[in-house]
This record gives sequence, C-alpha cells and structure tokens, in this order.
Amino acid sequence: MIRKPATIHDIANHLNISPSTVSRALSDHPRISAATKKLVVETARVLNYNPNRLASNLRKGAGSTIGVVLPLINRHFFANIISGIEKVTANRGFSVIICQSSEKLENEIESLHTLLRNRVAGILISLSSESRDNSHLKALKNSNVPIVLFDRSIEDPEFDKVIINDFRGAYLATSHMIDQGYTNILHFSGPLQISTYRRRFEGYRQALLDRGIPFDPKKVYENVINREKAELLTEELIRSGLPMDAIFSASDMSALGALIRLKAHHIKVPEEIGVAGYVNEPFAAFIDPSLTSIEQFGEKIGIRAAETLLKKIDGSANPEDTQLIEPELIVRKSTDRIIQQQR
Amino acid sequence: MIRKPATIHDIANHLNISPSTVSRALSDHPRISAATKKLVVETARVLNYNPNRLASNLRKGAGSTIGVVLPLINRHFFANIISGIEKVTANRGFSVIICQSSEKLENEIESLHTLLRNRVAGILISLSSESRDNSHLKALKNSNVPIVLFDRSIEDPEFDKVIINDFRGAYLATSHMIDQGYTNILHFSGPLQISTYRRRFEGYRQALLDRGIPFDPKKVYENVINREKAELLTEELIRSGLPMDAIFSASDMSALGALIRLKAHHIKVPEEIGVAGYVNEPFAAFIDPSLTSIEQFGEKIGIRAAETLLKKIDGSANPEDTQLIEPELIVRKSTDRIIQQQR
DNA sequence: ATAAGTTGCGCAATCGATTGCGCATTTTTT
DNA sequence: AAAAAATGCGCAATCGATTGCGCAACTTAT
Repeated sequence: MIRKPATIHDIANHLNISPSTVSRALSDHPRISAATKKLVVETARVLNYNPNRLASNLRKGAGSTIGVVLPLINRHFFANIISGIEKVTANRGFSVIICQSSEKLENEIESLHTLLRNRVAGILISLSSESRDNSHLKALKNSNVPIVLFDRSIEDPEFDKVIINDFRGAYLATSHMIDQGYTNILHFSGPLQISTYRRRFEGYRQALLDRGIPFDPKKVYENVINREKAELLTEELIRSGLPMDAIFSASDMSALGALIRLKAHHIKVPEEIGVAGYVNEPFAAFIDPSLTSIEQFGEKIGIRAAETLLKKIDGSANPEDTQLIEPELIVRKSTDRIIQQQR
Repeated sequence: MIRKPATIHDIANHLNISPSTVSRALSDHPRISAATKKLVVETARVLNYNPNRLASNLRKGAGSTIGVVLPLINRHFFANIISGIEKVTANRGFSVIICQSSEKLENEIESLHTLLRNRVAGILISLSSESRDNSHLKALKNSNVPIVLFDRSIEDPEFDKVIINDFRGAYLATSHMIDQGYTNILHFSGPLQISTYRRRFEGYRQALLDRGIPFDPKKVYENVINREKAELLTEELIRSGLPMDAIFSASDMSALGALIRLKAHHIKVPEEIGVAGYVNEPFAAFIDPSLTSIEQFGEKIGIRAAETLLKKIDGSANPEDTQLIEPELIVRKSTDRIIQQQR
C-alpha cells in the first residue's frame, strides 16, 4: 500500500484545528496551550508524522544540512574526518551531504554547485591537489554560505580553517631521530609547492638546525610520495653508497618503500638505519619493523571543523581564523634503537 | 555583501517574461521557442542562477538525494563502498546523505527518520551488528521509499540486496590452503549468528568436505574477531601443542594476531604453518609475511547497490532480489609454501 | 466596572519551482 | 477560405511548513 507521509494538515484535520497551530505546537510556541500541544504531539505520533525538511528549509531559507567536499573518501585519514563530522552534526540535528572531488578541480567546483543547489547551511571543504586557483572559493564568499576549510587549505586569512601543525609533526619526528643518535637524516618529501609537504620540510629543517646539525638541501628528495618511487630511490641510494643513517619520509607509503628495499639489502632497521613515516596509516603498526609515524587525529579534525562551522552557522561565535591541530609522534621500532624493542 | 541566490523570478523580471516560461525553458520544454530558451539560459548564467533543490524537490514530491546508512565510515571496506556509491550518484545528479549508525540499532533507526525527513529518493543501508529485529525496515516498506540493502542484510526476500558471496570466499581460501598441502586447518571465526561469519564458516567446511578432509567442529573457534583475542588464542594453541598446520581466519585482524604470536615463537609462516585472513585490509600486503586474504571489492558493491537503487527509483527495472558479488582470493606469502616467495 | 494586558488560535502570505489549463497567434490541413 | 492543429506563453494552484498580524475570550489592573 502506497501512502504519502503525513503532513501538519493531516494532524490539523484530525483535531479540527489549523495547521498553524499544529506547527506552533510542534515547535513549542509559548502561545499554544499545554493541552493542545499534548494532543498535537500525540496524534503526530499516531499518524507517524515526520516533518518535511524540504518544506521547512525552503520556508526558513536553508537550514539543516551541511555539505562536505573532500578529495577522496576511501582514505583512512579522510574517512576518519567524515566520521568526526558526522558525530558532531548528527547530535545537532544536521544531515551531511558528502561529495568527492577525486582530486579534480572540476569535480570540486561541481560539488560546490550541488551543495549550493541543496541550500546547505554551511560547507566543509578540503581542497583537491589540483586546486591552485581559488576563485571558486572566493565566489562562495559572497553567496553568504558559511565555510570552513580543513586539512588542505589556502593561505587566505579570509577563510576559517582547521589544519594540522605539519611543521610540528615533522619537527617532532626529526628531533626524535636525532635523540636516537641519527645524524645523517634524509628527507623524502612530496611536491614542495603543496603547503602540507612544504611545512613538513620546514619542520625537518628547523629541527636539524636547532640541534646544531647542518641542513643540506641535497638530502631532501622531492616528489617521493608513493611506495614505488620510494623503492626506486632507496635502491639507488643504497647502490650509490651515499652516507646516511636515517630517512624521514613525509608519508607512510614511501617510508614503507624504503623499508622494503633496506630489508632486501639486509640493512638493519633501526640499528643501522632509522626510518620514520607520516600520517600513521593503520598498517604502520603491523609491518615489521613497525613504523614510527605521526598521528594526525583525523576524527578530531572533523569534530573541530564541524563545531567551528556550526558556530558560524548559528552566529554564536566568530571563531579564530586558523585552528591548529597538534599531531603526535608515535614511536615504534623503526627508529627505536636506544631502548631497543624493550617493552 | 550579502546576496540571496537568484531565482527564476529574477530571471523572469530581467526578461519581462513569466516564471513559468523560465522554468520550462530551463527544463527544455518543447512548447518554448528556441529563442526564449537561449535568452533564459544566458541570463541564468549571468545572474549566477542555481536552481533551488529544496523548492524543486518539494514540488515534485522528493527527488534528488539518496540516503546511505552504514555501521562505520572509517573502515576501509565501508569507505570504499561510499566511494563507489558517490561515483554513481554524482553522475546522475543525485546527492548523497551519509549517516553512521556506529553499530547501534538506535542510531540506525534515527538515521532512517532523518533520511525520511529529508524526503530522500531512496535508501541504501547496511545493518548495524545490533540489528536483529527488522521492524524498522519493514516499516520503511509502506513508506514507499525504494531501499536496497548492501553487505549486512537480512534474509527477507522482500528486500533487494547486494551482498558478498562469503561462502565462496571462504571456500576459495580453504581450497587454496589445501592445495598448498595444509591438512589440519583451524578456523578463527566471528559470532556465528551473524550471517557473514556463518557463511564463511560454511564455505570453510564445505571446502574441507569436498577435498575429503574430515570436518572437525573443535577446530572452529568462535568470536575471535580482533587481534587481541587472536593473540591470546594462538598463544594458548601453541602452548597446548594442539596439532595444526594452518589457520584460516574470518578477519585480517585476527589473522594478524595469529601471525604475531607464531612469529614470537619462531614458527615459520608459511613453511610450518599457513595463515590466511579475510577482507584484504590495506595492511595485508605490507606485513611480513604478507597475508593471503579475500578481496571483497567494496567499491564495486557500492556501485552495484547504487545502480540498483537508481533503477528502482526511476522504475526502469525491477532488479533481482539478491545480487551476489564474487570475492577474489589474493594469494600472498603467508600461505605460499609451494612456489615459495619466488617472483 | 472599565481599561489594559494576556492567552489561544486562525488567516493568509511566503519560500522557489513546477505544471494543468487556457488563451491568443501562427501554421497546416481540407 | 474555413476548420483544425500546432506554437508560445501566462495564470494560478500546488508542494508542506512557517510566521506576522489580527481577533476573540479571558484575566488582571485601576
């Protein structure tokens, strides 16, 4: 049996009162008597009434959904962020619409249009790697939709953002390696024009300098972002006999690549060479040797970003421009050569 | 400057025509002249017009978003599914609202209400582990919203579903182990009242029987679903000296637990004992020895489920009740003792 | 006892897009 | 040339909930 969902009119008819009264009763308006409210709430339950958000939001001029745009859903880090966002918004009666840009600027722009069409109350976005141009974000500004960037953001102070202290993460990792007695530390980085990798690089450099270890740009390898590239590079480094006693990689995948080649050459990690990664992928704990890495607290980022957006939406506060989430160093076996595998 | 989004009225005013004409022009109605259409489309672009989905869907009685409910977003498998869903729906002009039940029936029910409030065009749902009772699903049936279950479903033929052939996956894994010469294969399972684990168990048993290996219920260990439990159990098995030469685990995490304890006792994998997991978590490829597992093609499941739902929505086809996705055996080192680590 | 305030509720407009119906004007048919 | 059909567009109702305004009835203040 096909049945249309009940409306406030149905409730009104059942009780011989007006729809306005029903609406007000349901939203606990002070000018409606307690008796009427009780009646309305009861018949609402009986008729299985579920308010039509479309109508409500249309009338109120937007309202109860927030939009999320991110590069890839099936990355552990981003999935955690979504999870965090969802937890916050669900509690506050918001639904979330998720859009995936697949790292393409075109999709990102299209996603924003979709969200605007749905008249979302606010937007959370993490930029695709293609997004050098930010005109689409600027355009959002005068469409009056609150927006908060997370993780991958732009340098514009006009926008609120929740980002990770990448400098600090890299600084922690590098300092730790120095503490472990490594002195000749290479850095496998990503594309340095991307702010995330740039800041990790800067953290690495600063840690060296602060400990009195000379920084040598030749020890920084750009664009080593996946396992294959890391394997090739590591192989080459080993063969060339370049002096080194540690590798700090800006991603766990490339750290893994390094580990694999070191292992193949029977070079002991962490005894001879230390390796640290970044992002703390789930596998980092499970490989052998387990990989020292930087935890980024994806869920926390999602929670903070969502909370910030909700504050902007209800205007209850004007949040700071930029919120930094502090990462944490997770020391595992791949760098732990002092208290070697004690525990 | 705060500006309201343009409406068809704005376009109509600009051109001194009626909103109806604008609406029809935009939807390419045959009774509107080509000239008018062109004018309308142009000024729509100039005014930065973005149709209000709320209004449109309200008028049309639902329409352009579909809802997804699943137990956990930050699981590799489910994240892949979402990714697949998103790919399909985005192409067809649908947005997706994501709800996370966190394995709680209460949240699952609440999520369904949220989706109904948003008048979604259809619902994709994977049940929480708590969901024994299905009355909330039955209730959906007469609310006239198309619904497709995926992965975690119920046995009711009333519902369309896209699920994995768990029997087959387990059968493949077990057969492979037998082919590798293992004859005394234990099975680490999950709670057997959950259909997924039950079917994996049955696949395991059938593979044994088909190869003439007696099935012994004592070799099946229930509820070994995480690493800790697997570690404890494996430790106990080793100490007790129970004869065995392989472990087929219904999850990668427990397979990992087994590997860890075997390694600790210097028992060689795969030479002395073979180990296979299930789900093919990302880490399976990276641990040492790499773990044989079953790939479930999460993205494909998402794609198929979404396609099925869209078909139901536009009524273009009445899909089959149940679609089985075939899993694939991924052989890695942990069971590969014949062609040992060649390649 | 009259003025003033309070309480309880209904009328009708509104949000923006869609669509059945109808009215002209033009084109085609016989 | 008259009838029939096609073309192009506007009017106004509609989807369901919200809300400013107003009108009674009743309570409190003077």
